[in-house]
Amino acid sequence: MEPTPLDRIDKRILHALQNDARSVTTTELAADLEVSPSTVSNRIEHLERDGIITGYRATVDYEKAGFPLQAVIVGTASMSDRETVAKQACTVPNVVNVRELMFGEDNLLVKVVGETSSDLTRVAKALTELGVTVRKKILISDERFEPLTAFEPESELVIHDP
Amino acid sequence: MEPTPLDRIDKRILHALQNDARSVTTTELAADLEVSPSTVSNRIEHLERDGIITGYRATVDYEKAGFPLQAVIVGTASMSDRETVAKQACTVPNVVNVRELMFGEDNLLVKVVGETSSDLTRVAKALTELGVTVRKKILISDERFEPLTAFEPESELVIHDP
DNA sequence: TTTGAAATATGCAAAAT
DNA sequence: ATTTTGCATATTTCAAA
Repeated sequence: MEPTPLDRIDKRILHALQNDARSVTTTELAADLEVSPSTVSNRIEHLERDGIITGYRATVDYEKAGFPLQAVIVGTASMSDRETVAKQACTVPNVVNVRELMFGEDNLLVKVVGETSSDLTRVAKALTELGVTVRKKILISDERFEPLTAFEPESELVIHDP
Repeated sequence: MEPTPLDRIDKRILHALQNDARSVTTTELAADLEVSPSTVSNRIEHLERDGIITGYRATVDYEKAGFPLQAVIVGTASMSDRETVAKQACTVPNVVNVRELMFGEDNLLVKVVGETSSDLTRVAKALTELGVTVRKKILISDERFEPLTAFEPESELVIHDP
């Protein structure tokens, strides 16, 4: 469902909100884009209604927040209840998010944070009880760089390049 | 660096802002927590200054935004310039974020979105030119469930459980 | 950490393009 | 249909305590 393809204003709004969804005010955005504040809020409402913007989240440095261990658990659930399992996995304490893999041997990617390694093994055990075959545990860095080039106004040409 | 361990108020603020960083107002939060609005903004400022909150981002449904393909590219850069390469990788169009893996054969995880598969191969080529050995390309679902149990007030006991 | 006042931002309705 | 304008309301900010 793509009711309306995104125009330049939409893309610039998306780009701005991906970089700063809280401190940036509608008024500032409006000034940048040289439109009225209500135009900006109308556009944002549309993007939300169309499901293009799904939410606004604070990004947390888990290490500094007291969870020095971050890991991705790679696992497999039977195709039939993969989605159910994914949802249940989300409710396991210390699980941060879950993704489904579309191809390959494994089909679940579970991000976990913990204070100690026992947190990670406890999550792994809980996943096993949900019917997930745990394949690998991979420690990852908490740091991540989010360039968010997709909606950069300048990158438009490159993105649509064949 | 953990100047002050997080107390109950901090955790509840983090939990709230992870679920909704834009529509929720300081005033509402204050009412929920039964403290004054300025206490809430003071706490938030602290969390930001201490680097626990690193930013606020709009979450985008890339599929609906015109990028039906989402993938993770798993690759390896030499340990010496892995961090430099990670930063450069972020500037490649269509790259959404980059993570470093701490152990294992591979050490980079690059998330990419694209309109067509040629976008993905272009990114893979660009990464190769940066010195990354591309190991796998894994298509992933756009959907993800973010339960964010880590800061749920109720989960406190479980989290600290050995 | 709270209180209260000033400045600013948002939301809504009506009007205009 | 979308954008703008203007006003009433709500919120954040900053001072001082």
